Amino acid sequence: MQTTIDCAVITARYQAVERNDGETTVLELWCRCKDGRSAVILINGINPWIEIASPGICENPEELPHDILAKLQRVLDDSDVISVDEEGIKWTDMGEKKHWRVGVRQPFVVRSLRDRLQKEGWVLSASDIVYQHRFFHIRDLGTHVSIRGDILFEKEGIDGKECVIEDDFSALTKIKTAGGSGIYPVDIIVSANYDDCNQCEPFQAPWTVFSFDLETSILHDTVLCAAATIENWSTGERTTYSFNGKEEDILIGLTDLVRENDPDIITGYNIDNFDLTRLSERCEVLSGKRRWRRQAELFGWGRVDILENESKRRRDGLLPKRGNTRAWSIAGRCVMDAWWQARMTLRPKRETLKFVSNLLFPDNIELQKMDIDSSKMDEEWATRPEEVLKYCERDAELPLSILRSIQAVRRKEAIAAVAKTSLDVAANGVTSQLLDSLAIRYADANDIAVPMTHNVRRTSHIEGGYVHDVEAGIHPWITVLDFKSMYPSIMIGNNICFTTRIDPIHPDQPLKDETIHTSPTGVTFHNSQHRKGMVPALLEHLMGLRDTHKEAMKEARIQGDEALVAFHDQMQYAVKIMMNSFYGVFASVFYRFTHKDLGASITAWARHNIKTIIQKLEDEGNHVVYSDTDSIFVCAPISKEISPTKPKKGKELKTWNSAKKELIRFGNELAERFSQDEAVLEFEKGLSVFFSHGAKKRYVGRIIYPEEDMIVRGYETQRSDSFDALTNNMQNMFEMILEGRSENAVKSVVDLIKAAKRNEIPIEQLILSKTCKGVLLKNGEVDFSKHYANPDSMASVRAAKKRMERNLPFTPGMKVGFIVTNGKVSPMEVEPWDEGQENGGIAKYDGDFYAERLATALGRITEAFEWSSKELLAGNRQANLFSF
DNA sequence: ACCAGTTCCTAC
DNA sequence: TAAGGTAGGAACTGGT
Repeated sequence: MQTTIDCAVITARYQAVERNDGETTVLELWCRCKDGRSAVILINGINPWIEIASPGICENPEELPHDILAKLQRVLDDSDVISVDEEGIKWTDMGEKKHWRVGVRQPFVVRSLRDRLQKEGWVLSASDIVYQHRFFHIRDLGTHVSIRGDILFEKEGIDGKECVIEDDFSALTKIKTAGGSGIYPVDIIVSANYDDCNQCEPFQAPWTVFSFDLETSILHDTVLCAAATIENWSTGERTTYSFNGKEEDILIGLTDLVRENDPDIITGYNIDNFDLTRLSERCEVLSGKRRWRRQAELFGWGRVDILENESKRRRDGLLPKRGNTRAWSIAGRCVMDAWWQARMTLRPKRETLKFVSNLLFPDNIELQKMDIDSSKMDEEWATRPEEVLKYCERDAELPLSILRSIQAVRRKEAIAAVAKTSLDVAANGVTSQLLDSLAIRYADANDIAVPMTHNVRRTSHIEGGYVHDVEAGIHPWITVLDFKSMYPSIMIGNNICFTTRIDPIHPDQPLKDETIHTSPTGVTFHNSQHRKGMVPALLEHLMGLRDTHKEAMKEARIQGDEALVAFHDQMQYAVKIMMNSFYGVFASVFYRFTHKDLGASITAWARHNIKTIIQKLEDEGNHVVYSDTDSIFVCAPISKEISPTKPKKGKELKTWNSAKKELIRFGNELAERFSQDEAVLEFEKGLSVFFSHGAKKRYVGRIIYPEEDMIVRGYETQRSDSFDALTNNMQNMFEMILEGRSENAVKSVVDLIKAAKRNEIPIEQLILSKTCKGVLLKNGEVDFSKHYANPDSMASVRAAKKRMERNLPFTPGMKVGFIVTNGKVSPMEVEPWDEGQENGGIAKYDGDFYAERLATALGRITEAFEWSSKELLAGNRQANLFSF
C-alpha cells in the first residue's frame, strides 16, 4: 500500500545488502512524522560512488592521455568497483577536467579503494563524502522531507487504541526484501526510491523526548535506582517512571521504557559523561562479554530490531556506543545532553544540576527541598529510599525543563533546517559538516569537483582582526559604528572563494583589462562576471533567506501568531549562525573548499577597511576612542559643557536631549558617508558615556540609543570564573561611574575590602569556579596529565582531586567550584565547594587573599580616579605626586 | 620585583 | 585519525 508522509529526519544510517542478483546499499532514515508517528524509511536507488580525473594541469579537458581507456579499464577491473562512467567536465584548481564516476561496491570499501586509485595516479574527488549525506545532496533535500513509498509495516492504534501488530512474519519478509535489517520498533516502516523524496516546507516536529537519571552506589558502582520522564510534544504530556529493586531489573525497565515510548531524543544531565557510561559498564558486567541477547535486554536502546548483528555494530547500533567521539551513538536516536546545552547557552558560573535549575527556575520550591547527600548515597539509599527515589525522579524531569527553557531542541532543529542536514548532525556534528551540506550540493549542481578534506597539521597562524588601543578614562558622547556582517560581506564583495582565486598555474586567467579583486596581501580573485564564487553565492542566498524569515516574523506578529513568530525567529537566528561560521571554517587549514590564502585575505581586507576609516575620521578631527575588528567608537562633536548624565527635568534635560539628537544625527551621517558597496557601516549604538581603564576588549558604556541600556564587555562581571562579591560590586561600581558618581564607587569598594579582611563577606559570594579537564579512566580515576603540563599546579585540579577523595561527583570537562583557604603559600590552598552542605562544607576562607583580589580587580578601575589598589587596601589615600 | 609559561575565558 | 578563526586580558605557578 502506498502512502505519502511528511517527516523530519532525526538520523540516517545505511545497510549493505547482498542479494542473489548482486549487492546494493540501502539508506535507513529515522523520522518523526508531522502527524506524530515515528517512521523508518528505507531508501533504495542511491549507490556509493567516487570521482576520478587525470592528474596535473589541464588546459583542455577534451585532450586525454593516449592510454586513458586502458587506465579506466584497470579501474573497472578492481573487485570493489562496479561501474565507471563519464561524469562530465568539472572545475578543479588545476583547470577544468573530465571526470569519471566510479561506482563502488559498498561505502565501507571506499577508504581502501581510494589508496589504490591514488597509487594508480588518479586525482580523487567526492571521495570522502559520508554515504548518508548523499541523500540530502542529490535532490537538494533537508531535514524536512515528503516521501512517497510503500508501507511495509504499520503499528495500529496510535490514538490510544489497543495496538494490533500485523503478521510479523510477512512484514519481516517485506522489510528484508526492501533492504531493512528487521522490524524496527517504530509506528510505520516505509520503502521508497530516492526519486520519490521531495522537499517539504520546514515545520516544527512533534518530538518524543526521553530524559533519565541514575542513582548509583559509591561503594560498588552499581545502579541503585533510576527514573525517567517521557515528554510527548504531540500531546504535551509528561510521564515519569521510577525503577528500583534488582539492578538488572532497573536496566531492563529503562530499556523497555525506551523501546515502548520510542523517543527521538535522549537527554538527562551530564549523561554523556556519567549515566550512559555507567549503564554501558553495568551492562557489560551483568551480561558477560559475549551474550548479546542479554546485553540487548539490558541496554538495547537502539531503534532497531533485537538482532545479533545490530548488537555488534560499532556505531548506530542496538547498544549505545561512544567510541572516540564526544557524542554517543544510538541507532535512530539523537543524544542531547542538557548539561552541555545549558553550558553553551547560559555559560553559568557553576554547572551542577541544582545550580542551573535555580538559575532558570528560581521560584520552583521543589528545588529547595529534598536534599540528598550524594556523597553518602549508599547510606541515604539504605535509610530513606523513598526520598532518594523522589529526588531521582525530579532530576530526571528537570533536564526536560532546562531544554525547553533554553529552546535547545528547536534551535538545533532550525540549524538542521537551514543547513539541510538531519537533526543529529545539527545537534552533535561539527561546523564543517553543516557547511559541507550546503557547499557540496552547490558544487555538484555547478560542476565543481569536490576536493577531499586536507589532511594537514597546522603550521602557522593567519593574522586576525585589528584592535585599536583604548584610551583609559571616561569619554562622553560616543557613537558606535559597526560593519554589517563584516566577513561575509567581504567574501561577497570581493568574490572570495577557492574557485575564484587567481593562481598563476591555473589555465583560467583574467582577460586583458578585466578588473580583478586584489587583497592587501596581494592575493587576487576573479570578478563575479568572470566567475561567480561558490562561497559568495551561498552567502548571498543565506542573506536573502534571513530577510525572508525576518519578514515572515513581522507578518506573523501582525497576525498575532506567537508560535509562528517563534519559528521564524529561530530560523533567522539559525541563518545568522550559519553565515557567521563560514569565515572560521574557510580560514581553517583542513577544510575541503578552501586555500590558505583565503582566510588571510579576508582579515587583511577587514583590517584595511577599518584602518582606512579610522584614519579618515582622525584626519577630519573626529577622535576614535576604540575599535575592535568590525566596530568603531567615535567621539561625537558635542560640547564638553554638556554633562552626559541624564538630568531629571528642566532646561538641562532639554540640552541633554538635543545632545542626544546630535549624537544620533552624527552617527547616521558617519554610517552613510563611510558605507561603500558591500561594506555597509551601520550606526548601531549611541553612548552617553564610555569608560575603560585602558585595556583592549574591556569597556563599559551607557547606551542611550536605540534604547537605554548598559553595556559591559570583558570585565569580571562577564566572566564565569569570577566570584559574586567581585562581580556584584563591580557592576554597582560601573553603574555609579556611568551616572557620574565615582566617589561613591570608591567608598563602597573600600568597605568591601575591609569586610573581606575581617572575613565578613558571606562565603557563598567567594566561590571561584573553573573548568577542569581530564580523561576518565576505566577504573574510575581521572588522568589529568593529558591536558595539563603540571596538573597539581592548577587550583581546579587540586579541588577536583579533593572532591574525588570525598566521593563528591566530578566529571572531567565540568567546572569545579572552590574557595581559597590559604593564599599565602604557593601553590595556594583550596577547598572544593560542596553544594549539598552549609557554607559548602568549608570552615574559613582566607580573607586577605580575597581582599587582595578585590583590590587588584577593582583597583584597575578606580585607578582611573586616582585610587590605586594599594590605597583601596589601606582604606585611605596617601598624598602623592599625582594628588595635586 | 619581575619574568616566562600555562591556562581560562572572553570579544570579535 | 580530530577538525571554525585570531586577539587579548588576567590569574597563577615556579623560577630568578
